[in-house]
Amino acid sequence: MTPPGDPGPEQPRTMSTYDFTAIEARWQAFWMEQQSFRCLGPGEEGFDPSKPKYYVLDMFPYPSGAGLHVGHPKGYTATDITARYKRHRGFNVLHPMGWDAFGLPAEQYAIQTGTHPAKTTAKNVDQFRRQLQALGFSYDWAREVNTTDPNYYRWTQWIFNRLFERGLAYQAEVPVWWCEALGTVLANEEVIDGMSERGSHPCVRKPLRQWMLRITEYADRLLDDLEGLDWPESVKAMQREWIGRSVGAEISFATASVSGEALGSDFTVFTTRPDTLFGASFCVLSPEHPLVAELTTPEHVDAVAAYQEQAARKSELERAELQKEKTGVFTGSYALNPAFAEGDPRRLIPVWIADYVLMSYGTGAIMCVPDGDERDREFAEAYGLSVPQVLEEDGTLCNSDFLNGLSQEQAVPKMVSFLEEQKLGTGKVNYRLRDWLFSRQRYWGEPFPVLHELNAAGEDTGERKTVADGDLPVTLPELEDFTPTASGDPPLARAEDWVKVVDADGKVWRRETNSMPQWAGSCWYYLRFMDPHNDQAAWDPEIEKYWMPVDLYVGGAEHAVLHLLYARFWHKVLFDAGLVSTPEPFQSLVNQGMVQSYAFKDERGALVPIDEVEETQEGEYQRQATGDKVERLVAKMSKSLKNVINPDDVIQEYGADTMRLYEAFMGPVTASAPWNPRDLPGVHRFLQRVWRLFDREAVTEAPEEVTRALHRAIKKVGEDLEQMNYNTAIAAMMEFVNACTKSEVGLTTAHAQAFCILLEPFAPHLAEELWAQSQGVGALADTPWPAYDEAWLKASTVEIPVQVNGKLRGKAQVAADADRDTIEGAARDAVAEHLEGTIRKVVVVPGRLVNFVVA
RNA sequence: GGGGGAGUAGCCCAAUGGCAGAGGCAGAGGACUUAAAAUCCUCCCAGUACGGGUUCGAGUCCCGUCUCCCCUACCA
Repeated sequence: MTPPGDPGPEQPRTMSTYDFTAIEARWQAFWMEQQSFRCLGPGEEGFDPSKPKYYVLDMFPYPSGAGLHVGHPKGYTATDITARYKRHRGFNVLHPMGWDAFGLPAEQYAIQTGTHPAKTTAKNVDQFRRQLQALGFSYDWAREVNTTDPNYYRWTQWIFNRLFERGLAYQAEVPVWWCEALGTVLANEEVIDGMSERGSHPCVRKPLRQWMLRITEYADRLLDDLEGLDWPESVKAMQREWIGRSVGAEISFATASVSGEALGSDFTVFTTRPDTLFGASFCVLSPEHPLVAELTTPEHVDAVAAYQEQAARKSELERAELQKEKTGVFTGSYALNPAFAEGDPRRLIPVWIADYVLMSYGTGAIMCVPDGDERDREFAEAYGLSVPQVLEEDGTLCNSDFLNGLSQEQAVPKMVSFLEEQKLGTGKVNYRLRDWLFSRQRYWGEPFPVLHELNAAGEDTGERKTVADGDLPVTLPELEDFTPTASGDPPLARAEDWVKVVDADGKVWRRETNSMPQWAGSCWYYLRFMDPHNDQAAWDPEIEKYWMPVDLYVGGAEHAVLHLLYARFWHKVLFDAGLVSTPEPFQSLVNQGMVQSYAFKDERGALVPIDEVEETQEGEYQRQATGDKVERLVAKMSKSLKNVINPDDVIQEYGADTMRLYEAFMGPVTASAPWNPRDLPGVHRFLQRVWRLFDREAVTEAPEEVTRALHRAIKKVGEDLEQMNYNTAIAAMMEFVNACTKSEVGLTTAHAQAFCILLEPFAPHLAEELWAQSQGVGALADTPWPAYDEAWLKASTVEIPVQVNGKLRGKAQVAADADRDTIEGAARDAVAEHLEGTIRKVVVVPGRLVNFVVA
């Protein structure tokens, strides 16, 4: 073994080993010492404003107690390669990392063990940082941010004040998901099938006074501005669906008894097909609709009450999922279809209640057109309601008076103007997007900078104000007990001294005891990275102007809607307030694929830990200890499947450079693929070959083939990196090394140095080591990307396939720069025996092929 | 049901409409070695899920079908 760190320059030249452990430790220490990846921004000494900027960002992690697994570094490796590449291309590169560290796990751990969440968080952050640094990522660690740091959440609160003063934050009594086990409300999107997303605890709907953010005010802009973003189509589609803009009309229906006597209460429905109003043969109200009681006639009271009770027990999701057949009950009352004149028997239509109509969407009431809507048809058929025809086969309207013969596009505006003239309704745009439930009953989150006024009796007057910007942050009080209080108040209510505030005038205020959801900190962290130590402002406007927008944002598809929609919303608010210079934060977005893992099941179906399994022959696996056959599956990496791969183990066995190279070589960055331990030696061998190549005696003149191979590699790696095609870039480097291996001589110094630059983004530690060995001058990370010479890309002669009628019939050798006629002539000679018929056409693609089309 | 994506060699993956193969894994043989490992060399392997169409030429473009993955789902 070569002693680590000492290649022994005085010793005779012998085969040395690739001691990745020593190499990686040496260069990581070097980078730290030299601050190699310190990124300077506007206003900092040494900043070069003439260079173009590149902001490449990872979705920052929640530092969990389990540490990093090999899935995290897939995206981080991609951004690091690109960051390093852009530095070689002369960009000022902003490439930061931080921690999204508020959240439930640390708080639950605190409840169970009494360990303060701050302590748990600090420990986990240290673990994550150590693991990331062990991979040699070129983050500027001087810019590290932590959402739980008061110097950070001071500004999260400051942004809340901006939202508040713009009328975008308000309190409302809303039915919310309450999770008893977690002791908190959850947002709709944090509840799946009536269970909490975290921990799968049962949740119930419950009306509570909560903070809301008026994201719906931005619905149209959030939708329209997706257009200009370089994002995956799938993510854009998900956001569009989440916003769920639907254009239609609200139509007001008067109510009447069976005999047609007016009942005096109107209700309004929302419909996307106002043009089919002539086909509306009944109406359905949601069981929770406020008018139900009034409209229910005495003989239907029992049935309606029973139905309402049954519906109340089911969540919206249960209603949707467990309900295959439509159910509902008649109220006994009728509505008047405004399309028909008084006296027309079609005017009187029954009003039902049914749980397929949701109170939380539209108006909680619908007009039913069984001829046009599948659900309405199903309901009508189930209960024997009439199905008047209003649509022809081709979708044009019929039996619809002034709309007959019109298409939907033509008829909708006509009907809307009819309704508006008659004051029966109005055009209306509805959204599926609801306002954002922004408060949580938790300790480990940002406190709201809000004070509630109390009167002399200590009662809430309903007045409230935000804490002045200059008095921020409102820091979290120390607590011993992190559980909610007996009265159901959030844990912060336990800090009585903290809750009670007496102002200069002696007026008493009560602090808001809710805290913000975990999304808050991640809504703007990309802004703080630009100016992380500013204690006068959240960021300096000049600095913001230079760096924004984020040029490349890489993260998991699981954040397609929530994080990315919330952050876009805040960003637009900040834009409107003149605080940021771009309407969108993230210009280009990439979802890295999932790193899955093999999992193994024995014959009884029990999971077998991945490290207890061995392969017996191709495709056959057995449990090492017992020899029992096991079956291999591909699945998400998870503790429960016992198939988690720990990056620390991989680094120990193969080194960080191999790990990085493998992550990048697995396939396209967007593709999911299982972690295949069998493939690691392959990329490791490549690095070994590079090491041995540099171990050869240097030469002063390179063989022509090696020079050609190098120039091809420079071109290909550069082009592939522009496209984030990391896997094929690595293949190009492998080609070069294979060509060198064949040549059996060493590299020239110039070739060695150029190759080090190509290798650096992928395997930076080895590249630095070889750069030093090759007498590289200056910092490798900042050395310009080598240029390739076109002249070296072309071979002097090329072999061109010659086809006849599309079939390969021969090959022609021609000079690489031969003109069309020369190529055609050579091709003719090559396939002369196949050219007996009339030649109808000759296709010559220089450098590619020749095709003769014969009769 | 709706939306997004993918099907190429035993496996992972490449291929501006132009010879299906860049690279890696696995497999076979050989060289080196006292031997093994490592290393090096050589070799093996398909017509691109299926059916049509456009084209001189289709893995690639168009239409239809099948399979798989992800997201979403009574939103009126």
